[in-house]
Amino acid sequence: MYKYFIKEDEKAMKIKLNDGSVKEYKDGMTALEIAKELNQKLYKNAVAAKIDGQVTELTKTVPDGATLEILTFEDEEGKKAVWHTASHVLAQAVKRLYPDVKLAIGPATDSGFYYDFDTAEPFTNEALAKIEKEMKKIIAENISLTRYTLPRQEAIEKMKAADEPYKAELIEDLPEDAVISFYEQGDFTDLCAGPHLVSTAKVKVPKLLRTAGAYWRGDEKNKMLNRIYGTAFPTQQELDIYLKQLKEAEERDHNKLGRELNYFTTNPLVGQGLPLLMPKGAKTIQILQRFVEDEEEKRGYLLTKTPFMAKSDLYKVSGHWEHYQDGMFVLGDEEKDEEVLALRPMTCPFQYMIYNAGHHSYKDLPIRYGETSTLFRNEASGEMHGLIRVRQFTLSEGHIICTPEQLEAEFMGVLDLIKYNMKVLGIENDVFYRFSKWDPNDKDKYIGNAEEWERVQDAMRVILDHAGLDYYEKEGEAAFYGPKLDIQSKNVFGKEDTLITVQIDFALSKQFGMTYVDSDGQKKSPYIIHRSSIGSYERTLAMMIEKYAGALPMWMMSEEVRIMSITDAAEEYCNAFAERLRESGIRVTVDNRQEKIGYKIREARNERIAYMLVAGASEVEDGTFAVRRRGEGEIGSIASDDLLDMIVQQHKDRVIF
RNA sequence: GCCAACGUGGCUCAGAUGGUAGAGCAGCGCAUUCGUAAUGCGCAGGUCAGCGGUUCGAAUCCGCUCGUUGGCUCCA
Repeated sequence: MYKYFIKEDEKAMKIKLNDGSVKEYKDGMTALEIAKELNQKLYKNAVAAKIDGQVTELTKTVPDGATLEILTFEDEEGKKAVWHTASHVLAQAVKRLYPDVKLAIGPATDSGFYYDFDTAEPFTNEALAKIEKEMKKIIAENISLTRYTLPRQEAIEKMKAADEPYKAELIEDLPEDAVISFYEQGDFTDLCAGPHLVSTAKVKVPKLLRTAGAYWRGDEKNKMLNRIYGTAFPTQQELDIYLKQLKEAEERDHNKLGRELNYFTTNPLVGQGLPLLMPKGAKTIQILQRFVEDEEEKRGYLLTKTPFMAKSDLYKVSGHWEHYQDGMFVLGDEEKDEEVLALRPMTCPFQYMIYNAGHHSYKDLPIRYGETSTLFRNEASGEMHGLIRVRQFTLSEGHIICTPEQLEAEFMGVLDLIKYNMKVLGIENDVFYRFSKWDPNDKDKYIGNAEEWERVQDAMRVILDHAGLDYYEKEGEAAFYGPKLDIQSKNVFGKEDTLITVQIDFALSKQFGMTYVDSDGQKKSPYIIHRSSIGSYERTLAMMIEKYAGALPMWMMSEEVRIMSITDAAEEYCNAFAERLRESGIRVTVDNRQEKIGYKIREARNERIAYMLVAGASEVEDGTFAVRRRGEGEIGSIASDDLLDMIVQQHKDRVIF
């Protein structure tokens, strides 16, 4: 049906579209022209094209036989094209207002874009508003973007002539044979690989969000540049929805909610990154800890309890002294001839010393040591964040010492435990898996040689594949002593953190000379799996608060049930039922204060209590309670015997509602 | 550590251009025994994060320190 477009004497080409259909077009048409033929709405919303799987601009000519996909803002890659162009509009606006500013880089991100500038003065909020206004002007000007390429040397000359040293440096670092492309939009040109929109008008509604400092090329030795973050949407309405979502997400911020709900507090006299867990927070953590310790015991873990500190000599053997000293709190000054101790940042060396306290046969293996271990890490002052990034935290840390033959089965056992724990917490679908490898270009950061690293990483990859995990690999994220499987989660701001980690340690065991006697009578080095089975308890609590917006699963709350009397006459009745609940292991309090029932309920609701039981004269008479359940409101009158069963059952089943 | 913003009673916030602090909630007291998101009245509570400076005078201006928050990973 599209053949009408092709005249008799014109050459035709066949294009496969993303809906799978194959259609014929005039040879030499661009993606944009095809979109116009295809569908008016698509044409209007088109932002970029994907030709044979390669994202590119709409003005690109589609070759015969190609697969073509027209991208809109709905597509992830379409969004990126919009945001990337928005970053150019931002740079153009800044250049117009502040001609002396030097440009660094400006990519799209997962939720918008940023651009790094070298400026004499940081941008103020007023400047930001002014820049945003200029951006809107540029968008209204409907400037078209054109791509052109230059030979390497010419490109460098051009950037030097334009007094853009950062751009020149970028080109110099590109490979010799790289195509150097530029995008021009009116009075502004930027070095860029693209792809971009056809016109600034398609950026539609931009919004600048905040400024931040960022080192040139992410290296703290380099100059700090001024970064502007922003985003853009096709309509004001969509932008408003996004901003509202951002605000709502921040309402769940554990750092706000956790303080409001009295889970934790901080105090300047105590120090940064040292949160104080209040009774509610401490209780929840105790519940989680008991759950994990019991579960590990069932799975054959042996409990250890090791010191919080050790002589520097221990860390010299383990390699921490060389590779991790910046992260440790060191006590005592060697210069003054004092004994030098350091607080432990990890438990490994301690549990290894327990293993080394005796001789081991292959028949003893695997040995699984577990410890609820408090660790100390001297994080940089700007890194601390609520309960997520702290200087002292407690972890269920364990080490499994096994033979090479047992490694895979033990690793699977660890994964099984972790998955079980995550399921109980209700977070199994909120995490993703990262295979963290060493960085072969930065060997000094690690113990061991390249061959060992590659061998262990290959072994780990095989296990991960056997486990059927959907993971991604990342270089430079390994521990200094071995590769890791990191289980990652994101907080309300979208920031990623490691919740749980499983590592294969091949280096430390060797440092400590750990051995076992095999069936052939030979001493051999065991394999060690280093793992946590739940995140640090502080971090896990933070995640629970954010995931459930403070309404934690009932079984992990310090107060599951609150009973409220309407008049003094119901006091005894309420107390008696509370006692019955307590005998069944339910954490319950009674509110017999002389307040109106509406007031008591409001307070209990604000505290996210799971069950609110109300009793007045009629309930006392009937032997019932008027029951209110979190998130559901009043669910009716229930006889106290039935109510007891119901609550106990939910507590035991760890029902999440 | 670096960049930026912020720091007023337990909490949430008001206090233009400098003249020596104000509200609501929470707390305490009294009264109220009350039916599902705030009963009324009263009282008390702050060296305005800390230190130093400018000034006749600083919560307000400047500097330093401490703390809180966001960013410093997304590669032209």
